[in-house]
Amino acid sequence: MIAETVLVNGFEPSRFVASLNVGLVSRGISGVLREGKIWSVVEVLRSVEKLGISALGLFDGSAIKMLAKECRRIVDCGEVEEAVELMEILAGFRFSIKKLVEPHDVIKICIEKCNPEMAVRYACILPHAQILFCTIIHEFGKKGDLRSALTAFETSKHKLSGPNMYAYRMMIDVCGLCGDSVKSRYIYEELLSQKVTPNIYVFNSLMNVNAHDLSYTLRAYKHMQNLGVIADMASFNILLKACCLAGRVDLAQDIYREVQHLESTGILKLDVFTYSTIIKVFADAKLWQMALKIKEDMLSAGVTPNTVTWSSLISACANTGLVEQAIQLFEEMLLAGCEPNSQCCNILLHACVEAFQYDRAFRLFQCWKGSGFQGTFGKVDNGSTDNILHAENTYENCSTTMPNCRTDSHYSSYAKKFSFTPTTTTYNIMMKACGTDYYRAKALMDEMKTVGLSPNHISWSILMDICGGSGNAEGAIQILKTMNMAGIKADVVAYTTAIKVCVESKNLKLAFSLFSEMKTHQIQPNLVTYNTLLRARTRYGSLHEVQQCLAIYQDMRKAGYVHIQ
DNA sequence: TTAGGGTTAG
Repeated sequence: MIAETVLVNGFEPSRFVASLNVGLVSRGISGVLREGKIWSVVEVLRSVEKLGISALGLFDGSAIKMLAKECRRIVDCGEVEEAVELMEILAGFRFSIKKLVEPHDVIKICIEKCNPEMAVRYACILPHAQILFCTIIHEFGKKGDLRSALTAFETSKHKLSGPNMYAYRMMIDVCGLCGDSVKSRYIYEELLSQKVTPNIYVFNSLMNVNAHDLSYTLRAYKHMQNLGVIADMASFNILLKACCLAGRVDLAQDIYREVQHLESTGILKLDVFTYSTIIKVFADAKLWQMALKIKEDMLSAGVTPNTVTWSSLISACANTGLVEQAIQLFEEMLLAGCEPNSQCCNILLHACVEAFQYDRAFRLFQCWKGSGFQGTFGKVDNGSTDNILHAENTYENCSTTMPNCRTDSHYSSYAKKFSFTPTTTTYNIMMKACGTDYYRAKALMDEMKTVGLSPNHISWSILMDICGGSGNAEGAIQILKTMNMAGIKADVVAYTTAIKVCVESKNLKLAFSLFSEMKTHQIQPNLVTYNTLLRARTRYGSLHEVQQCLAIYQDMRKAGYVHIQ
């Protein structure tokens, strides 16, 4: 028991070596570990290594288990610096770190504790450190912590011999994720200043993150061509996205023709992203027929539309107010065996709401939820008989649960079930479908909570609008306060809605007070806010009100807006 | 490793 005594009561290398017996020492180490004295063990290991004895050789199976348990305990305590330091030392003793603790757990804790330096230091003792650097940068980005992501990026650069394209690309993506596209440009320029030619992934990420700025994206694309980096399908798809965001149908068409040409020469193969994006270009421009033409193009090219493609096609019709066509496309999607998701269902529901077909929206919603709906079809608000999805094309989930929903055996093979999970957006759309029925909208908001969803600032704005629209201005203002109390910060739309309600109820005093309140909360009014306030100017009675109106005009011009009415 | 679809105010 000499080793145990040595380890517990103090350490003298000469006595230790003289009595060295691996079995005994291992038991001794276990004993010390049991007491949680891991740093004493480290001290012993350092000393024996100095004597030319392998530290690893002193551990038997049970001692290793003890060591792993103690490491785990330190990691669980969240003491990242201690954990990383210990792992570095143990790795130096050639212990398999991966077997002691799950590497991702340590990195996870470093990320939770916002310690990018420690995360990178830890990654360095593991194999595939470069891939882990990217994971660390990405994880910080997902948290919206751009600062830590950048620190991890900078720290990782020192550990690498040359610029790593994976890390650069990831850092650019994270800038986009955190809403700082300008920063992504600096990252890219840093590569250029090192006379490094970025690869296609770096260029694609840069263009994607800056897609909202068409001229920048096009400049990046030109530069990429000048450097001889060959554009791939993703590059073109991103260019199409940039055109879509800028509303540049003409340019998008040029690109579409160009890629079609490249496809005919066998250089590229247009994919489902290409077709879906160009469909969205036309959908946004209300060119639904052009969108449908693209569907034909893709089918003849042998590319199968997916949920996103169908969604874009449906919104092409929805944006033009063509509810019937939208529903027909939805039906066609089901026929093609493509299962709609919540987003796709929301587009259709929204199409109904935009066309004031509230009843139809509710019928679809109830049917998809699979609760007590008496049929998918029936009369819409205007009183005419209307097939939502023609009676024989009904879904099985409706027909099986609802006796009045007829199923035609001819169609039952394709009318398969699809699961429908309403989201907050779904409920928001349905709240809009309540028109001016405040209590119905309020009930939907309560239902939202019971199904585990949280109303967002949009839900509250809609509720406020409905309340005001039903003639209850005071109630609407109360909702603005309630949303703040519920922890949802009122944004420019919420305030503008409240101001609108005040203006409509001729309470100009309150409208002006809300306007100054939003400014004290650092919420910048926009053109809609100004116009809403100024819309009331014909009602200004007192000199004070006219003065306030003039002040609003000045304020608006200072903010760079021009009043158009 | 990259790219696409949904909701609020005048």
